[in-house]
Amino acid sequence: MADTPKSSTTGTRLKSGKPTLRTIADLTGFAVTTVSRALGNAPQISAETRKRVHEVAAEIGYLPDRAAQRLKTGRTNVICVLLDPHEEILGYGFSLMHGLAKALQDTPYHLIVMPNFIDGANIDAVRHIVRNGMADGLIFSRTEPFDPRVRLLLENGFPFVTHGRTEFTTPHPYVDYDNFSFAYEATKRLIARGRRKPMIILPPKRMTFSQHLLHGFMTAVREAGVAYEIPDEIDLDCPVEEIRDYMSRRAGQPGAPDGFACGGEVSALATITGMSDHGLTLGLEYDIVAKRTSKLLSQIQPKVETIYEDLTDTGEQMGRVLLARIAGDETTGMQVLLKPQISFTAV
Amino acid sequence: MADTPKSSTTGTRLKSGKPTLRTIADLTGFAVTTVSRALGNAPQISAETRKRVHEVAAEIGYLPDRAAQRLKTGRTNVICVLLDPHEEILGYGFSLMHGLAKALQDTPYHLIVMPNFIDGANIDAVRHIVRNGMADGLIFSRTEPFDPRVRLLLENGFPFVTHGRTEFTTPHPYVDYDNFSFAYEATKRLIARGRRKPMIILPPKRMTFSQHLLHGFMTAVREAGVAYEIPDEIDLDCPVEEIRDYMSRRAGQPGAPDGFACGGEVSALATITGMSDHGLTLGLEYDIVAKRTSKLLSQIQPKVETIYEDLTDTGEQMGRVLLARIAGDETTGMQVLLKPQISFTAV
DNA sequence: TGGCTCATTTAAAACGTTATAAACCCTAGC
DNA sequence: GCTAGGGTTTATAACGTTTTAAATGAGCCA
Repeated sequence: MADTPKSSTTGTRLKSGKPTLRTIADLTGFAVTTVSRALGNAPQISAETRKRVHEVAAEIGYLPDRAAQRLKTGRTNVICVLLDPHEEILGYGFSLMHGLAKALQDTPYHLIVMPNFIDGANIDAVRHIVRNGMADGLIFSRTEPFDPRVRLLLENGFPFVTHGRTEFTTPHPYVDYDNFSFAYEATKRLIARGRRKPMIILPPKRMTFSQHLLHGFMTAVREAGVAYEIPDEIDLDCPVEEIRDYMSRRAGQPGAPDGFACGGEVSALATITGMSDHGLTLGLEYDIVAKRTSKLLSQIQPKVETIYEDLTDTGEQMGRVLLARIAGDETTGMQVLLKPQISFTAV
Repeated sequence: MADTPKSSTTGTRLKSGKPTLRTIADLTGFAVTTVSRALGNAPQISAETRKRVHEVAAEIGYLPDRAAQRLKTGRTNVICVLLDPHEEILGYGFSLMHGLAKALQDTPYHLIVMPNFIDGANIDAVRHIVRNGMADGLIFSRTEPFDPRVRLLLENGFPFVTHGRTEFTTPHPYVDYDNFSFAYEATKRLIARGRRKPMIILPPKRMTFSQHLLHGFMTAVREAGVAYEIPDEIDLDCPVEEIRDYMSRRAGQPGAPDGFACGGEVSALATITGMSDHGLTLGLEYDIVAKRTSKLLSQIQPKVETIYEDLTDTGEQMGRVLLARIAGDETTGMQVLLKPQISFTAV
């Protein structure tokens, strides 16, 4: 029974617009509620009803109206990524998104990107998103030890995952790269190659991972008892020209560093260029160990030793964690620390 | 009159949840309809009503519910960007998005990104978006002369802008870089520097801009009457190692090219690396003119001559055109061709 | 005063979905 | 044969907005 299309019992509506629950209801003879339940795999629906509804839905290519679902349930099915202007460099943001999109494949979630132009102003974006319920979850990076964004989100119980740690006593989900180990190993490597005055080029100090890098660097130089240097005029966020100019200036002065731990590929390039202004050659007068996140450094001469950070994987992990978090899971692997593979690929 | 908050005339609802039209209605004493009209700046509302409603709305921080608006109007306020896997390189996608976001600032539109992993499969994504009304407008690149995506969108009257041209007789909105001029000028430059066998490294042939580049290159070599070479085993989409290997192989053979017009920075790097395998030095045995879209090439030694393509500007223009298109404007600057600045910055 | 227009404001319906609660049917139990 | 109850299904009411059509009231002219 209820198998022949009842054309217009509940409402005349076969105008072949976008198919809706009502379309399926009319086609199968069931009520809209039943159809909704059948598609949502609710428990109280009989197996054959469920089957029939799914068949018809597939046949007419029904897709639920996101706006209606959202209005009714309050859930948006949107994951929002906050991007800083500095994340453009070498496709950082893109790699992360690539990984995220992978994790979100075959879920109802969409990825929406909110670029941010004013540095550090994205606390406002966070507030806006939380307050207006613009997304079900949030992703961002460049965390600081006492990050106001994290505080705000924790207070509101809003699901999020950061790339990078904070120092809040309330734990929160994050995925981070072990920058301590990176800096430690990179510096040890420089020293092992005979360098006696390493320098590290850091991100702006306010960010947590800058501290981690510094800590790793300091641990290595102290263990070895060598001299060291930390530039205070430049950081990884500086325009590349500034880094190059600084390196060039410093290389011309007495007691210049002879080994460089670079947190990014671009700063490594800038270092090479700056040093070459004084005829200094990589591998002869100085060495570099850099963090690698793209294929780029492998293409220049001379070869640079690197340690890899897989940002696509990072993004994927973040997506996984966020989905679990949104689903209400409070426990499973909410804090991920990705260990560097120490292999010094000098491709 | 109607100034004191009528607490529960129409419905008891001051539970201080998210403010809605109803909240403002209750607060001002107007009907929901009136409030909606006042905020939407409809013509038939008296000036003082409009003013009062706006005041209260601002005071309680009212923001319209996107889902409800979308459900009612059918408009999504979403612009969707399709990203190809190859667009990761050097932040192509990011720069474009950056520009787009600039253009979309202070509009109700959001930017949503749909990354695409299977090469060329994003016709399905387009179909999905059109069919399900997932966005109000679409942005994509890597167009082909008879691009099925463009055909589909034109047929459905769906607003879109491409980065790159097609060859459809029905014109459609695009923003493109004049790749003919780029290749022509780059090749002329190589010849002017005394090179007698230029090579051009092209994107995959199926894409329109590959043809433009080829055409520019061929025009220059024919005008000068010099020999030339076009590699058929590699293109700009190849992994960088392949390009390098190819260059290395070719450099070792007789009659190797002595000038390279590179459509991208990475291929320029790969060329330098490949040539150096045979002890050949840029500027001595051979020259390169490359298209520059980032700050990257300026950081390597030796310096490479480049012609700049501003992708952020491209994105901004695309956003501008798309907004006009969505607004129903059929005419204004729907086809933008950005001319290269010929200045050969060898930074 | 009655009828007309014009300027405002309003009530009611709709968009497509889900949640709540009520209805239905069949079988089992007394 | 009537009631109870489980397994299904359904009607109805929301969610917050915009749209359509109707209502209100003031001003104007006859």
